[in-house]
Amino acid sequence: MVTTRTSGRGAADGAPVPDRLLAVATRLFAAQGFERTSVQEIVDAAGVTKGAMYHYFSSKDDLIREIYRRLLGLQTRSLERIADGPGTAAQRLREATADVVVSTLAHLDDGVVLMHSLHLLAPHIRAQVRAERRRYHERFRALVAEGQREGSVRADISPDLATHHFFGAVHHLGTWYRSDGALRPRQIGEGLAEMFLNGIAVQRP
Amino acid sequence: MVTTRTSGRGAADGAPVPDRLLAVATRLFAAQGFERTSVQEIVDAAGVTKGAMYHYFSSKDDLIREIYRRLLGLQTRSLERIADGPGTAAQRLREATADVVVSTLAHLDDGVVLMHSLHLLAPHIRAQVRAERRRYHERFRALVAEGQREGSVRADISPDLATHHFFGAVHHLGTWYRSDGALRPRQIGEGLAEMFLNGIAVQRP
Amino acid sequence: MVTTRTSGRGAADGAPVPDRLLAVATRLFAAQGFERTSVQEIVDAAGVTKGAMYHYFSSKDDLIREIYRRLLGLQTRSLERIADGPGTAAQRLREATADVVVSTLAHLDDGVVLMHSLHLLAPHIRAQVRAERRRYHERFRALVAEGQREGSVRADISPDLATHHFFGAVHHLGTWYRSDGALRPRQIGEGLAEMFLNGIAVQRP
Amino acid sequence: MVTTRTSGRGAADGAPVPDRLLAVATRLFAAQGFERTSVQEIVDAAGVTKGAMYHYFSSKDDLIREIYRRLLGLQTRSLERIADGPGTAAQRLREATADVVVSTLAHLDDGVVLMHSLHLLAPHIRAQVRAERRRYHERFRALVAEGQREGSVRADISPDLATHHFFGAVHHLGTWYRSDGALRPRQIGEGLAEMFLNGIAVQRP
DNA sequence: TATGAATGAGAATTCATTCAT
DNA sequence: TATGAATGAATTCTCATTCAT
Repeated sequence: MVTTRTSGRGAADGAPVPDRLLAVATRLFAAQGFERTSVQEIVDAAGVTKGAMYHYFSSKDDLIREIYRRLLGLQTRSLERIADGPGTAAQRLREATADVVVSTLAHLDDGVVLMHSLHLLAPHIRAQVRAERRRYHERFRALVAEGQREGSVRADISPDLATHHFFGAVHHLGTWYRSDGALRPRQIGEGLAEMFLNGIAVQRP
Repeated sequence: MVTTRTSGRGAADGAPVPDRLLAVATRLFAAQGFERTSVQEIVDAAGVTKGAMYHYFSSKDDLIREIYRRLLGLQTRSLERIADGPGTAAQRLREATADVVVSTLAHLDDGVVLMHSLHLLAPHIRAQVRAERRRYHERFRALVAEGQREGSVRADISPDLATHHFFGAVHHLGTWYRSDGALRPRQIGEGLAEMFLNGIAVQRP
Repeated sequence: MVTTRTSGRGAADGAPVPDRLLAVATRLFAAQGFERTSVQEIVDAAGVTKGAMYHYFSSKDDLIREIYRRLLGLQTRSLERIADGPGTAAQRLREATADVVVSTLAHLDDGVVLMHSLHLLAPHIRAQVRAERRRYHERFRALVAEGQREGSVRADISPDLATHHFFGAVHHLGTWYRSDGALRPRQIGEGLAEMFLNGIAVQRP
Repeated sequence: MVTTRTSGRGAADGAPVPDRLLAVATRLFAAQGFERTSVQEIVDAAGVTKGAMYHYFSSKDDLIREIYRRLLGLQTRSLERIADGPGTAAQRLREATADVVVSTLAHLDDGVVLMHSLHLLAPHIRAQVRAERRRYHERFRALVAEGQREGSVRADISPDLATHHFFGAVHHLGTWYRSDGALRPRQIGEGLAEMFLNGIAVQRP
């Protein structure tokens, strides 16, 4: 249902219509919420008509589904690249945590939309998105467990709880991060990684 | 605008109408979201008419505002009781983190509602709620800073970042906690407190 | 249904409750219109409760009916006093026109309310008010006709049309008169009387 | 917001939807008042759905605004055509007064709507309409003043007051005129013009 | 006399979606 | 591919009035 050929009638900018719609929708959903944003607003901001939107997306829900799909795909690939890479579990864990934070900050709007709108979707879509997110969390949890086996992570903590602990901080970023604030994404990533890893690390005697 | 006298006309149960409305609204908002829940649904579930609701609350937003007010008041008082109590900063920090988790789990619906609906409110209400939440976070941050001064908390971490780190985990609870899951609130509270405090603690040699 | 005993609980000022309600209602109806003014607003402004209002007046319509009744009674008595008094028809006509203008300006709010709200009333009430107004116009028309018989008013004009002509100007006063404007009520009364009488007078050779 | 293409789907009659809505709304507003007429009634009578109405008009107020706009435009053009035409001031004044009366009677419903509903509009719209009406009155006032300069109108009357005097009679027409009454519009126009002009004219010796 | 909680019917408006062109 | 008029159902909120106390 989604094509990518560049629109014939060049509107706002040169990007293909579906991409423009997604970008605009992401921005508006993040700013005002999914339900507060009308299809009319989206198409106006994207410089197209409703008919055009319904040509590319089957519904308003479909828009958000696509936003989720892209975000989760991106994050999953990034995590897997690191988690399946070289190094000790502790090293990969540190690299992954910092990377997740930085990449989340780079796509903050998408994350905010997901946080605020997931519960509004039709149940079966919601289930789909949750399943994908679970796979993602699971890969992280496995890394923690690997750390326990290699002796760098405390054996007495629950890998599940540790994963929730970390992703809580990640999902919370959208609530307080300001791009004009004192801390740079890199610093935040390293700061959170340090605290998190310290929190689950075996104490060096 | 809210009185507490028990309704004269026999309604669903004995609680005063405003309380009944708030309880029902909290449950529905948490389950389906604020925007997906109609005023009609709320009053039907509470066994009153729309007119009655608008007699006590000036709008649908007013309902959610009141839910927030009660929740934040509760949490603030609880945190202050502990933070201003006896013991070293490290002891109070541990007690407070575990308590926040347990009390959040005890009012999970309210927290979920706040998380999902805050961004829908009128800007000035949102600002108000955020200000109150900021005071709350600030009290926690001060406790972390106090720990740094007494030497129990690492000097190289940012108390702000640490606070966000912890409250991220707290706000995330509603996403994964199931009352029929493996972990009891107490255990979760202690597990998170352990990880968090370990993460920011000065390493004992 | 309307009593006049002074209210026991002295609210806003000392006037009896029904009078206070009528005064407040007149002011509000004139300012915002009948339908835009809620019963709640009226009772709030009068410093009483809804129950009290419904004790004295059977409905919101009843309030306006009473405003009309008082205004029309006042004007009718005033007109009759002059019309039935001494002097030539021409003298009485001049006196009456000036007096109607002055008295209309003195009760401008009531007149505005009548103008804007008459068409909203239940048909039988409307018919009642119109009948009373017709009697009032009729008395004026008779005076014009008397002028024709005594030779001071042109025979070729329609007394009906002349009456409408004059009362048009009177009803229009509320649209443009400002108490802080350049002209005093007395001057307006005399100006309008002069123009009107000149317009219908037999030309003196 | 208003297009004129004839509706595709077969509706009541052939006129474009916006025109049909305005015609129907004018009739209903005049008969029952603006506030007593629901949007549902209007769209039912026009044979369209509410959605269609809101496609063309942004609100119920917008309907009335458009009715005003059309009426005032019509009357202004008509008055200017005469006032700026040939002839002495006295001649143009007579022609204008008669014409205003006849044209007002030809659009009686619109005038009644304006009289009864202007005070209900949002302040800034009201101000806009009043400004336009003021320009209209001003053109008439200028004509009276011109008559004073040419010596045909008495110097001791206020052109302002004379204008209010005349437009009072005009606005009052809707209150008493019946199309099945004894007087034809032409006769009423001439009768009122005669009285008005006589009232302000310099007496011929 | 007076209170004010509660009713219940109805108001305007919004909006995702469809479909003839 | 794209348009935009039209649908129709749902939504929040208002308000005159009643009635147990």
